[in-house]
Amino acid sequence: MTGGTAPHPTGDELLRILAALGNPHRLRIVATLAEGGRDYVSSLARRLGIGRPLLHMHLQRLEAAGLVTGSLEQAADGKAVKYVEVTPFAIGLTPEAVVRAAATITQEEKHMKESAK
Amino acid sequence: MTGGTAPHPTGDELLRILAALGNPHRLRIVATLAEGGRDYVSSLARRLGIGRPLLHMHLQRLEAAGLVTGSLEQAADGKAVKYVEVTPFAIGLTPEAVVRAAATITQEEKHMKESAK
DNA sequence: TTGAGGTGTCAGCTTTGGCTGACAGGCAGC
DNA sequence: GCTGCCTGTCAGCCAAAGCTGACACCTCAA
Repeated sequence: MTGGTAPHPTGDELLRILAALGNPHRLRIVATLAEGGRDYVSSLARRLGIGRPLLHMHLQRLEAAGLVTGSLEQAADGKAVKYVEVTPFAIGLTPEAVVRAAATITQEEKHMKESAK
Repeated sequence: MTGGTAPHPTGDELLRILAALGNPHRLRIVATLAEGGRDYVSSLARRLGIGRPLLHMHLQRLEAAGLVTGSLEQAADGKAVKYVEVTPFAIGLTPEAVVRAAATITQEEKHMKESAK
C-alpha cells in the first residue's frame, strides 16, 4: 500500500487536488482531520459549524481528489458510522511541476449533448 | 530581491494560489509561460487557442494570486505591449502545511447586504 | 485615411459551485 | 412503541465562475 498521494500526479489529478484544496471549507476540513485525526461525518460537521449535506458534498470532492478516505464502520454499539481521515500527501508546487503536469491534461469534451446517437 | 512566492503563505494567500491553479486554462497558462518564457497577451492567447478577454480574466486571477507578473512595456516600434511572466514559486503541499495555513484563514463576511447602517 | 495589431472593458449569457431544508432508512436505548 | 443519532440523497435556490462578441482607444505602416 502506498498510503499517500504521489508527488508527481497527472495533470488531471493535480487539477482535482488543487481545485479541491482551493476552497476555505475544504481546506479547513483537511486541516481539522489532519490535526485531530479521524472523525465521523456528523461530529465533523458540528466541529466545523456547517450542515451535514454540505459537508457531505465537500467530502465527496476531497475523496475524488484522493485527499481524504472515508470508511463506513460499525461502532461498538452496532451503529453504522462513517469515519473519514486524511490521506498523506506531499505535492511540490513549482513552475516546473506545473509544466510537467500540464502536459498530461485530458481535455474532456464539454458535454457533447446527445451526439453519436 | 524576493523573486518568488514564499513556501509558507498565509491561509488566504494559499487559497488564492490553489484556486488559481486549480483550473485547466490557468494551469496551462502558467505552464506555457514557464516553458517559453515571457510573452505578450495577444500572442499568448493565440498560442493557447483562447480569446483575449478570457485570457485577460484568467491572468487577473493569476496576478492576484502572485503567480504571474505583467508589465506594460513599449516595444521597439513604440507600440504598447503587455508582457507577462511567471513568478517563481515553491509551495510544499502537505497536511501539515494545510494545518498551518488553515489557522490563518480570514473569513470575510459574505456580502453583509447593507447592514450596520 | 485606412488597416493591422496591440491594449483594455463592458453587457449578457450559460454553466458550475455552494448551500439549505426536507425526506427516508438503520440501529440502539428508554 | 417512540426518541435520538447516525447514515445517505434529493429538489431547489442563489451566487460566482467561465466564456463570447462587441466596443473604444492607441500607434505604426502603407
